Amino acid sequence: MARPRSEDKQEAILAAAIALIAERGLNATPTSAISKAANVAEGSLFTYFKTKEQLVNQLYLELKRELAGVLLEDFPKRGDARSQFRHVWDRYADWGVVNPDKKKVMDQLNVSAQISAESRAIGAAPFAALETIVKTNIAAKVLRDLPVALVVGAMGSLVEMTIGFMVQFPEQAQEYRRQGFELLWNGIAC
Amino acid sequence: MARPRSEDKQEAILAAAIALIAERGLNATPTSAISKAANVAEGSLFTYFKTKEQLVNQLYLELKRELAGVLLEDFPKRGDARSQFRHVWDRYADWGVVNPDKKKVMDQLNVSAQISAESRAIGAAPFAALETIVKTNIAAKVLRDLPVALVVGAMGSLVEMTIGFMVQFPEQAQEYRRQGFELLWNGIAC
Amino acid sequence: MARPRSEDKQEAILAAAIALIAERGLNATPTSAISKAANVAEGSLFTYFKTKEQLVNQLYLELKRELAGVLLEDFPKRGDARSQFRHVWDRYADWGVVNPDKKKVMDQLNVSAQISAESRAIGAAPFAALETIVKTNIAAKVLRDLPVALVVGAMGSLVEMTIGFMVQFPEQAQEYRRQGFELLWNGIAC
Amino acid sequence: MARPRSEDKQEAILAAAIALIAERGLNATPTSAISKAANVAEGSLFTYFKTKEQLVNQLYLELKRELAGVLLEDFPKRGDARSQFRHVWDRYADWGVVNPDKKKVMDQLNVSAQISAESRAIGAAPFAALETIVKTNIAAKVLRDLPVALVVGAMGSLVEMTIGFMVQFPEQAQEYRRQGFELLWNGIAC
DNA sequence: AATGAATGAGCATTCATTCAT
DNA sequence: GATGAATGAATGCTCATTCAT
Repeated sequence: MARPRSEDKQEAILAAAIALIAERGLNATPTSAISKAANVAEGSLFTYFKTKEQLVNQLYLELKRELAGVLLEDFPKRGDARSQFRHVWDRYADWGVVNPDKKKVMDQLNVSAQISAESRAIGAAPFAALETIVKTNIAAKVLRDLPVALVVGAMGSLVEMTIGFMVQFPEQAQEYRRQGFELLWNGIAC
Repeated sequence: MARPRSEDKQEAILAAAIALIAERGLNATPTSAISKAANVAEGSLFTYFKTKEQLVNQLYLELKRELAGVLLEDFPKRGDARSQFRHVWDRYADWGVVNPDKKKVMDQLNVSAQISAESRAIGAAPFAALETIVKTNIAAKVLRDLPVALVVGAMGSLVEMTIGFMVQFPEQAQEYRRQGFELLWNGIAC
Repeated sequence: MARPRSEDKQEAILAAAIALIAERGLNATPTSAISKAANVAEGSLFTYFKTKEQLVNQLYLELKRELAGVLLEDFPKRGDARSQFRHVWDRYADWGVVNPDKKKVMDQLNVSAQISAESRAIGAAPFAALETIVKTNIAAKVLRDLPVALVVGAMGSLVEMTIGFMVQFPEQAQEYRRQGFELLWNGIAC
Repeated sequence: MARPRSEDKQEAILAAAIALIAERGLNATPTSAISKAANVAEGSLFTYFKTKEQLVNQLYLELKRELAGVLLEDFPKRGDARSQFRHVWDRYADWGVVNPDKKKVMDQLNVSAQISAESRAIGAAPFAALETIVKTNIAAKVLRDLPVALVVGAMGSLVEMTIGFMVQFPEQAQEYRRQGFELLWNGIAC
C-alpha cells in the first residue's frame, strides 16, 4: 500500500551513474552526485542499492546483459559464418559508438577491483552463445583451429579498439568498422 | 649539507605503488600505504612527487617507457617483417607474463581519468618506431592496406588479451603466445 | 471505518523494543529494527509512539509500573517488618532473574539522557508505598533513623547488584538472594 | 623528528569526551563535537584513538584506573578494618562528588554495550586489592561470612547511590556520606 | 489505520597534503 | 631532506520521521 518501488527511479540512478562515471571516473563519482543527478534523495539510492559496490556490480551486469542482447538481436541464424560474425561485429561497434558513456563505463568496470568474481561469471554467461557459434565453425573448418576463448577474446578486444577509432574519427567510422572486421576475419577464418 | 634526493627512494615508491595498485586497485591505494610499503615517511612521498596524481602519471610513463624499451631491445632490424613483428609480440607477451603487476597497473591506468592527455601523448611516443615499421611494410605490400594506427592498435589489444590467457593457463602459455600471433599476422599480412 | 489502534500492536512494539535493546543497546537499536521484530510496518510504529524518545519513555514507565506491581502483589500487610521487606526483596530479585531483558533495559534507561525528568517522577510514583513502609518502620524504631530515601535507594541498589550475581551463578541464586537480603536488613534494621 | 604525539592532546580529547558525554550522553556525542571541544582537528582524534569505540574503551579504563588509585591512596594499612573501609568509602564518595561528570560517564559506560569484555576485565583488575581486604577480614571474623564479591559489590552500589544524594543535597552531603557508610558497615560487619 | 518508499541531516572515518620539528 | 603528526574536506551510509498510496 505504500508507494511501490519505482523502476523508473532505479533506472534513473543507473543512468546517472553511467553518465557521471563515464565523465569523471568511478572513484571520482560520489554516491551523492549520482543521487542528485538522478533527482533522488541521497538516502533513496540506498533503498535501491544496498551499497555503492552493489550499485556498481549491478550496473556492470546491466551493461553486459544489454550488450549481449544487442549483439544477438536479429541474429542471422541461417546466414553464412562470415555474415554472422559481421552481424555481431557491427552490432558491437555501433553500440559502442552510439553509447560512448556505456562503453567507457564498461572499460572501467572491466578492470575494476570492485566487480566481484560472481558478477564477472554472471556477466559472461549471456555471451555463451558466441562461444557456441565459434566452436561450431571451428569444427566445420570455417575457422582456424584456435582456442575458442582466444577467438572470442580477439573479437572483443578488436572491436573495442576499433570503436575507439570510430569515435575519434567519426567521418571514417564506417571505414574503420569494415577494416577492423577484415582484420579479425582474416585472423580467424581458414 | 642536505641529503640529495635519493633515486633509490623514488624507485622504491614507484615499486611499492605498482605492487599495491596491482593488488588493491588505484583508488583503494592510499599514498600512506605506498609510503609505508616503500619504507619512506608519509611526507617524503611528496618530496618526490608533488601530488598523488603526479605520481600516478609518472608511473604510467615509467611503465610505457619500460615496455617500449623491452619491445625494441635486440630488435632484428635485418630480419623479415614476420620475424620483426614476432619479436615485438613475444617480447610484449613475455613482459606481461613476467610482470603481471605492471600489466595490471597499466591496464588500470590506461582507462583511468587521472592520466592526463599530455602523459598519454608522451607515453605513446616511444612506440613511434612501431608505427614506422608498420607503415614501411604496408608500403611494401607486406601488410594489408589498413590504417597504421589500426594495425598498431590491433597488435596491442591482441597481445594484452593473449597475455591474459598465458597467465591464466601457464602450461599452455607458449601455445597461446604462438596462436595469438598467428591470428594477428593473418589479420594484418597480405 | 478506520481500524482501531490495536493494543496488541502497541505491546508487540514494546516487547520487541525490550528484546532488542537488551541485546544490542539502546542507541544501537533503530526503530526500523523494532518495527520489523514487532511485525509492524516502519511507519506504524509512529502511529503508536510519536517519536523514538516517546517510545523509550513509555517503555521506561511500563517497566517501572510492572515492577512496582510485582513488588506489592500479595504484600503481607499484617506481617512483621522483616517479612515485608523480605517479600519486596524476593519479588524484585526474582523478577530480575526471570526477566533479564527487562532488567538490562531498565539499567540502561536509568542512566539514559533520553528519559525525561517527568518520566522519572511518574516512574517513581508507584514506589511511594515503599517509602511509607520505610517511614513507618523508622518511626516504630524497627529501622534505624536514616533518611527514608537512602533506605529505599539502598534496597534498590542492593537488589539490582544481587540480581547480577543470581543471573551469573544460577546454582547459588537462592543463596545470593538470602545473603543479599541479610546484608540489607542488617544495614537498615535497629 | 616530526612533531611528537602530544600527551596533552590525548588528555584534552579524553577530558572533552568526559564533559560532553556527561552532558549529552554517549550516543548523542559525535566525535566531531569531542574534537572541537578538545581544540583538535576532527582527523586528529583518530590519530590518538583508532575508532570512537576505542576512545570510549580507553576512557573507561582511564576512569577505572583513576578511581582505583584514589581509593587506595594513603590507605591506612595499619588501621582497623572499619577505618580501612571508611577510607575507601569516603574517597569514593568524595571522588564522585568532586567529579560528577566522571561519575556520570562511568555510570553510562558501566551499562554500555560498547565496552568490551576485555576492557571490563582490565578495568576490574586494579580493584583486586579491595577483594583481598574483604577476604582477610572475613577470615578474621571481622566481617560476616558472605561472598567476597557480594561485599565488594555492595560497597560499590551503595556508594554510588549515596553519591547521588550527596550531589542532590550538597548541604547534607557529609551526613549522607556517614549514614551510607553506617548502613554498609552494619550490613557487612559481624 | 497500515504500509514501506522517500527524505536529508548527521556521523564515523579516510586520506591527500601541509608543516613543525 | 626526513619524519609523522595535524588538518579538514569529502564520502558512504544510517536512521528517525514523513507521506503518498
